[in-house]
Amino acid sequence: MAENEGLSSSSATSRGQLVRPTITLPPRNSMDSLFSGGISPGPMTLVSSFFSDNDPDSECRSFSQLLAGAMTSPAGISGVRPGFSPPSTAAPAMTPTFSVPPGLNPTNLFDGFFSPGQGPFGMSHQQVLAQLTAQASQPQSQMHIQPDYSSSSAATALSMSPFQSLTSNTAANQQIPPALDPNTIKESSDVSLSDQRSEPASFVVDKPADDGYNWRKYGQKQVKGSEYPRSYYKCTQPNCPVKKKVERSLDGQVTEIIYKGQHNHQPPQASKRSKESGNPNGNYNLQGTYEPKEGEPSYSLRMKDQESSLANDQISGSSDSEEVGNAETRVDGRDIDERESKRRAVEVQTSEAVCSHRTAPGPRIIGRTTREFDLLDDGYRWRKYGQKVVKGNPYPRSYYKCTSQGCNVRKHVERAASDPKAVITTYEGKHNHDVPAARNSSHNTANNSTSQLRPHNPVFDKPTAMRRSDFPSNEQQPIALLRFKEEQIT
DNA sequence: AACCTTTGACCCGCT
DNA sequence: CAGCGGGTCAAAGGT
Repeated sequence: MAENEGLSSSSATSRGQLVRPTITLPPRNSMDSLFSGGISPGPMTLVSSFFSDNDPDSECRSFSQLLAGAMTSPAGISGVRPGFSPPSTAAPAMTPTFSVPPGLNPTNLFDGFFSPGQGPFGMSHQQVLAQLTAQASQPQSQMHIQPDYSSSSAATALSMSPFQSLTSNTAANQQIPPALDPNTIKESSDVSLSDQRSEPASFVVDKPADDGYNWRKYGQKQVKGSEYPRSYYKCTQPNCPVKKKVERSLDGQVTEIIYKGQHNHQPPQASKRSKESGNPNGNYNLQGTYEPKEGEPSYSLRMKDQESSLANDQISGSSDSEEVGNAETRVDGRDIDERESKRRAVEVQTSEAVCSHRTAPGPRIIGRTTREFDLLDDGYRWRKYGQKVVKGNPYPRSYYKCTSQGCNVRKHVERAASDPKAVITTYEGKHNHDVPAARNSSHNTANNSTSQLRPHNPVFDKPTAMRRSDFPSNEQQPIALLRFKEEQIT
């Protein structure tokens, strides 16, 4: 049946073409708020730049708070999509149902972010991905509430669809700054984030579909290999092929959302808002409606508790190379499998932070980047302590420890089986020291994205960013895993 | 009445 | 070819 062709991981591949994420970023002036010091902003810089120190109230924030920040932060919102109604014209349908920070509906956020319907809004999923990536990282340290964003407020964020809130103020044809190589970004949409609070990231949602579109649930299955039931939704718009799968834990936490297809209509709520607002920029797209693309990639977002051994292993920080390897094999192996099967998978892993360095605070980072260049030179000094060949990947994965005394940061470097030039680096832990001076000046290049992930990014590494009197040192906190998955179209 | 969710059954691709 | 498992259908019930 044709309808079945939609969601299977393999069905999206029929065009022999790898869909590359394209990220459109605000012009330089808009990016200035993100990038300081003239550093060529790579994607990690993009992320880490959000960890700025402007907010005196910045604390170790939870991932939910982080998301809340993404919702409310105009800085993060800055210019990705034009034509959005101002916050005051927000969608009335947005009903925050989350138990975490007031005003945040992560599911909405992510639904909005990843709804394939965003296509006609002039913002690709990849762009949204990049935005979310950046957004998500920001509240890690603080939220930027720009004063000129007068309508910006928690209430505003509440009433705005996440997509709106994250993409308003966008110029239509803004281009990526030269230093922000799209080819880099496309390979590096992974960001590692730390969750600094003691509570697990909890996204209890009433509806996973409040992303501006209307959805009808048409099925639910208990998927083998997952403890979470999977729900199937269809867009209720007639003839709209878009579907989404939502996995959630038994307690209602959304663990993964996968969109499939592309809306061939405007979001009902958005259209309504647009008309009501009378905003000349209220067009939700640049071309009006659009033709759904065959083989539209699907995107998923995953927020996973740290039942995974990887999380435990990483957090324990006590695993030897073999243990790490095993853990990584289990989790990364899955990822690798997905990359192999879908060729395009990026992850953002966030963890509850382990605050072991209050005086030199930095987030615990468990992240991953993929680059077509060497990542080893990220400013820190590493000692290789292990290497392992993973099944399905002809290239060995290497394990490195930071050579700084007392620093337990590790990184795992592997080459993607599908693309030997693509390096996947997974960071674990956070540095308790600054970048070795000798190398500090040489890694601020656009090509060195790893440094951008580094907790001690000059922008990021601010005492206020992580200071928190009740900073937990709970190593058993869940890890939230965000996965943005783009399937290959082959 | 319309629309939604629930849920067991069914379809179908894969192994 | 059979079993498995993901995805969908569709009836029943709820709002």
